Amino acid sequence: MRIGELAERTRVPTRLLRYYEEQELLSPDRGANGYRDYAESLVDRVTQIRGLLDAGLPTKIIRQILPTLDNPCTIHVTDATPELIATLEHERARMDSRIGCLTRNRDAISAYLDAVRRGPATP
Amino acid sequence: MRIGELAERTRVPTRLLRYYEEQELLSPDRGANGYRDYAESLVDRVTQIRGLLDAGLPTKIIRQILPTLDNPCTIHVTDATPELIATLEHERARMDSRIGCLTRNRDAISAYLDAVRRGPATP
DNA sequence: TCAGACATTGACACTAATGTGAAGGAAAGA
DNA sequence: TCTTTCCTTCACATTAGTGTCAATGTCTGA
Repeated sequence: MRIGELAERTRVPTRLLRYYEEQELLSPDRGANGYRDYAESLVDRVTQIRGLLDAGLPTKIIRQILPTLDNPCTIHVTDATPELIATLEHERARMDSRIGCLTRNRDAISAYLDAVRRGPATP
Repeated sequence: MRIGELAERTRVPTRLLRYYEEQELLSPDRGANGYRDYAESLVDRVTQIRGLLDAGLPTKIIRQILPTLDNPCTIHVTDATPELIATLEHERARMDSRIGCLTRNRDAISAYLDAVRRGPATP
């Protein structure tokens, strides 16, 4: 599909899709006319990128971990350098702490909302 | 304590502590000489701010939710406007989706690392 | 077939947010 | 006094994301 359709389906502006390509998060094919040609699977890919960016991961890290998220069991196992493995372990640890922090604070917000809803009069 | 000690204990540069004050995430007292005077509790507060920023929350949101994270059951229940409650519910939902996204991708990285460690020769 | 509407391209510049560096001066402490 | 710490302020770096422009490609309906 072309960029307009992908933008519509992912609700990500075309401008941003080109930006992600510039950041090497996407590598669509090109038609004879030079237009980008996105595979069907890139709809999910874009959603995944958005989620990771929203979660606070920088593009540089996303670029590194994206290939591992496709097919963990098959293709990409072979080209795993020790550096990549170290990076992934490091990032996994960071994601763990992120998850922990977010969970703690979300729970605190939930507790606050519960307390408010129960009413200030209840001790 | 003064800014230098807080910086040392939290490992957050003094420059950044002043920046957080500018962003209204911290409000230290001031001594007669104009020096910032940080309460003991702000050590944890700074750690919490760092965690939330690392998790991708912007300062504007952190500023809003910080007061609710202190003592959900006591003090701040009274001054909860409907707008604040709506904001908190919205942010909690966003944090939920962040947690979900991070968890999914972390698990995918884990699966990849497991597969690599088991060795490419195992089908 | 051709004209007009619309999509796509690359390119440059720009904003907003987070984070830093450094200059110049005042206060603290040895 | 002399060094360290702290003050304010200005400027800059980086990252994610936008605006916009002119040129070109595509599509549709007369």
